[in-house]
Parts: sequence; C-alpha cells; structure tokens
Amino acid sequence: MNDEALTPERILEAAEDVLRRYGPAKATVVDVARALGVSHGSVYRHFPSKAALRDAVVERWLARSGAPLAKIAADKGKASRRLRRWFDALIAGKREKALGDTELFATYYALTKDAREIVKAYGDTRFAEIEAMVAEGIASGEFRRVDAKTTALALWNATSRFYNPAHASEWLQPGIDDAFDDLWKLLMHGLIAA
Amino acid sequence: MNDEALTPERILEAAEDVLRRYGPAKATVVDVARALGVSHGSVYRHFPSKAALRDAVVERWLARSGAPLAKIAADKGKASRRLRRWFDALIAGKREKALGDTELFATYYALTKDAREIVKAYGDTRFAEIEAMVAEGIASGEFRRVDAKTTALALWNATSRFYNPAHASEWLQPGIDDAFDDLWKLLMHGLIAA
DNA sequence: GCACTGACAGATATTGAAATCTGTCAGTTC
DNA sequence: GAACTGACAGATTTCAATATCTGTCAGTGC
Repeated sequence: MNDEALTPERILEAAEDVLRRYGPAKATVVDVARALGVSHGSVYRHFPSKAALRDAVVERWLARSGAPLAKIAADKGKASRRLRRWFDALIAGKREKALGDTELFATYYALTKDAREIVKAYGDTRFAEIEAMVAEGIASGEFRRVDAKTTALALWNATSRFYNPAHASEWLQPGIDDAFDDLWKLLMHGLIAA
Repeated sequence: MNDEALTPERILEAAEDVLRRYGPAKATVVDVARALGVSHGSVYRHFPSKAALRDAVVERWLARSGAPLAKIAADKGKASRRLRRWFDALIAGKREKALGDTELFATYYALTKDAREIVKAYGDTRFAEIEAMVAEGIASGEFRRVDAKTTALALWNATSRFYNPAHASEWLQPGIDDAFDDLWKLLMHGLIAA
C-alpha cells in the first residue's frame, strides 16, 4: 500500500502503467485501483467514469506529444524552414512511437478513437500553429498572398499519410522520406512567392 | 438446385451475394455452396482456398471500380483538367460506395486487408494512369519539367485523405469538397509552368 | 473419365453459465 | 466530515463445451 494522498495525478500514472501492461481491451478500473492499493470506489471519487479516466490519460499523452511542436512553431526564423521542421518533428515523433513500441502505440491509437473531443482540441491547437506559421510567411513576403487558413488546411490534408496513425503500417515502406520530401517541394513550389 | 454448369463466374456471383448478406466475418464457403445448391467440396474444385475465393471477389470489384478511371486517363484534352476529372471520379466513386451502402463498403474494405497483392496491383495500375497524365502535361508544356514519377506519387500521397477508405469517416465533414479544391489549387500552382 | 458428393480431421466460431467489471452509495475510519 | 471501503445491481467478459467450418480425398454416378 501507499500512504501518499490519492490524487488524480497518481491515478493517471497508475492508469498509464496498467494500460501499457494490459492494453486497452483488458485494462480495468479495478486493475488501476489494485495497482494503487485502494478500492476501485476511490478512483471514482476523482474520475466520474472509466471513459473520463481514459480521456485524461489521452490528454496527458497528447500534451506531451504536442510540446515540442509548440516550441518549434514559436521559434524565430524563415517560415518555410520552420514549417518544414515542424512537420519533420510531427512525423518523426509519430513514427518513433509507432515503430518503437508498436503495442503501446496501438493502445494509444485505440484510446484516441473514444476521445474524439480531446483529439479534436489537440488537432485544433496543431492547426493553429500551422496557420500562424503560414501567416508569418505571407507577412514576411516569403509566401504568396494566399489565405492562411485554407492553405494551412491544405498542408495538413496533403501530409496526412505521413503522420496519421491510420497509415502507420505504410511508414516502413522504403522511400517514404523521399516521398515526403518530393511532396513538400511541390507544395512549397506552389506557396513560395515568385 | 440449378443445372447450369458450375463455373468460377457463378461461384463468384454467389460469393458476392453471400458476402453482401452476411458480411465478411460470417460468410462461409458452406454458405456459398448452399446458395449454389452444391456441396462445398465442389467450390474447392474451382478455388483452392477460401482466401483465393475472397481475393477473386476483391479483384472483380476493383476491376469494376477502376474501369471509369482508366477511361478518363485515356481521354484526350488538357492534362490538368483530365487529372482533376480523374481524381474527382476516384473520390466520387469511393464516397458514393462508402456513404451509399456503409455495410457493404465496410465488407469490401475488410476484404482488401487480406488481399494485399491484389490491392497493390490495382494501386500500381491507378498510379501508372496518374504518371501518364503528368507526363503528357509535361510533354505538352502545360506542366513544369518535373519528374513524372515522383510528381505522380506526390499527388497520390497528397490526396490520400480524400480517397483512402481509412479516412471514410471524415468524408461527411462539411467543407470537404472545398478542402480538396484548395489543396488541388495549391498542388497545381506548384505544377503548372510559369 | 469427369464432376461432384459427403465423411473426416483439425481449426475456428458460437453459446450460455459463471466470473468479473462498472458505477453507486450507505456505512466505516481517522 | 472528508476520504475511503465494500457490498450491490446490472452490464460486460471469460471460458469451456459444443457446433460449425475449412480443406482433403476416397468413393458415387453419369
């Protein structure tokens, strides 16, 4: 047992461990409580439902994933280079997780399917970062005078094959980096001011 | 019973019916044989395994899906317009199937996961059509002097969100057509000769 | 001889009874 | 009295017995 106070934070850590160990299909609230040495009723004092607990785990995970991207977006320097670094980091992060610990990645991917709201908020934040970088590129004269929002969306859509977990099985294909680079060049050719 | 000769063609039709009715999880070779009024052993005289039968069903389905695209690719006229019509037809076809009969679409999508070879061949054929259209656009001076193969791949990758069944759930989002149009404009801006 | 059947072995799927889980809450503890 | 427990109802999952399916092949019938 543990005499530390039972906090949402401690519960989340235990929940992550349990999910990592048992996977999303087998992990139960009872398991989480057992790992903490408390009754499962106690867990329900801090989270109203199993779904809410899972959502919170996903939120923590996405917050960790998004931090380096927010950092890049806030950097100084040429917008085109920053955009490219941002997408490289996005793709590298996803790929590292997907290929590094396949099972854990599958677990988180499965969880995101039930946490649509959370995932949408994460997507909105990321999208805002792209849009801001595009807008900066336009303001500096580096990019054509396109609409920042629609262009950001076009970039986001165009690159989905390289970061969307639904495509994870394709990330092992040889030449995937070249394919991204070729696509990026085409997109930038359409975006850079003449 | 039926006194027509038992042919691969008749078996495929019955298999399609059975798959449509029961779905990929429940459809059995015994069901197909029952629908034809023969013993299941007879089916195995024409297809070496259940997997081969399913593959053949997928192959037929993909051949039907691909025909209109091949036709557009072989048309005359400006490459950029033809490319756009081709992608519009690809996307419209997928979307019509996905939203028209959700269950049947899910059935075929599930089948394609086990028919990788067949799907790859289909993808190669479609890819060759794009490449040919790009090459024609370059030859006519309409497009920049890009590499046809890498550019075709870039277009294929950039648009996957709009035709890949893994994204079918997103096809109902409002503004999806505008999003595709904006992406297309950006891509063409990068491709059309100055 | 050729197309087909039907019984078979081993693999897979179904089923329903038993076990476990989720979410609640009256009661216990400190 | 705030934090926690544990028993409970109803929902979901597990498990093992049972049924069905896949793929083969010797045998039947035309």
